[in-house]
Amino acid sequence: MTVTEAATERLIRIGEVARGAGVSVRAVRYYEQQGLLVAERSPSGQRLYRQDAIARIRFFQQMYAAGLTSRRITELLPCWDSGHTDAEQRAMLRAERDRIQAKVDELQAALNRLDEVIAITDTHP
Amino acid sequence: MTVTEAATERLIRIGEVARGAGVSVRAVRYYEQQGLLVAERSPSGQRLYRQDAIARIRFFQQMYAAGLTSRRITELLPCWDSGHTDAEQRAMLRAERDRIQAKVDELQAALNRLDEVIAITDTHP
DNA sequence: CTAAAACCTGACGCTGACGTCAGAGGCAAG
DNA sequence: CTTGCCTCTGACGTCAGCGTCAGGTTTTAG
Repeated sequence: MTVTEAATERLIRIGEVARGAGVSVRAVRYYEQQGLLVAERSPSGQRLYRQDAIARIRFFQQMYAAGLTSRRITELLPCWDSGHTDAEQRAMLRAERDRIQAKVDELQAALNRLDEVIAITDTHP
Repeated sequence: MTVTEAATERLIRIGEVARGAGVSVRAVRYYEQQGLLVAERSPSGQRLYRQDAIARIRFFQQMYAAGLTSRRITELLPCWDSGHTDAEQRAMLRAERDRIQAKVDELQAALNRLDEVIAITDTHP
C-alpha cells in the first residue's frame, strides 16, 4: 500500500461501522461521546470512520464484557495506541487483571454449584 | 441435637444476619422483597432468621456474581431446597450454565489481551 | 430511667451502557 | 420529484441491586 492509497482510504459511515462491529448506531455515538472513538465529519456533518474503527469497537466490547468502564478504557487506550505506559497505567492494568481473574474464579465456583445440581437432578428425573 | 432443641433454635435479627453474610441490612430486606428469603416476625414486627439464612445469602451473592437475576434465583431455588426439578427448570439450569461458561471464556480472552500489554510494557519501561 | 443502638416502612436516588422517541436534514434511485 | 433509507442532535427512559434519607418504634446497655 502506497502513501497515496493510504491517504485516500475508503471511509465508511456509522451504519456500516455498527453492522460490522455488531453493535447499534446508538452505541457507536455513545463511544464517541465517551471519548473512545474519534470520527471525521463530512461537509454535511455525517460521521466518517476508517476501517479499523470496527476492530476498535470489537475491542471496546471485549473490555466492557470484562467489566471495564468507558472511563477506564479511555485511560488505558494509550497503552494500546502507543505501546508505552507510565507507572499509574501499569498499576491500573494490574488491578484490572487481578479483578478479572478474581471474577473468573467466582464464575467457576458458581459453575461448579450449578453443575452439581444438574448432575443430581439428571440422575433423579 | 434433640427435637426439642431444634424447635427452640436460636433466632437472630437482621443485623447479625447481614454482618454474618457480609452484606448490608438493606440488602437482606431486598432479598425478602424479591421473595428469596422468608423471615418470621417477632411480636413487635422485627424479622427473625434461622442460622442458615446466612449461608443462603452467601449463596445468593454467589449467584448474583455469576450474573443471575433475583427472578432467576427464585425460579431455581426449589432445585436446591427439594433436590428435584421439572423440565423447564433443567432447561434454565443448562442455559445459565452455558451463559456462565461463555462469560468465563470472554473474561479469559480479555485477560490474555491485558497480559499481553502488561508483558510488553513491563519490558519497555 | 434514659440514651444509644438497632429495627421498621416507605420512597426517592444512583450507576452505566445504552434504547427510544422527536423533529429535521441528507442522499441515491426510479 | 419524491420515495425511502440513512444520518443528525438533544433528551428522557430502562434495568437491577442496592444506597440513603425521613420519621417513627423497639431493644439493649448502663
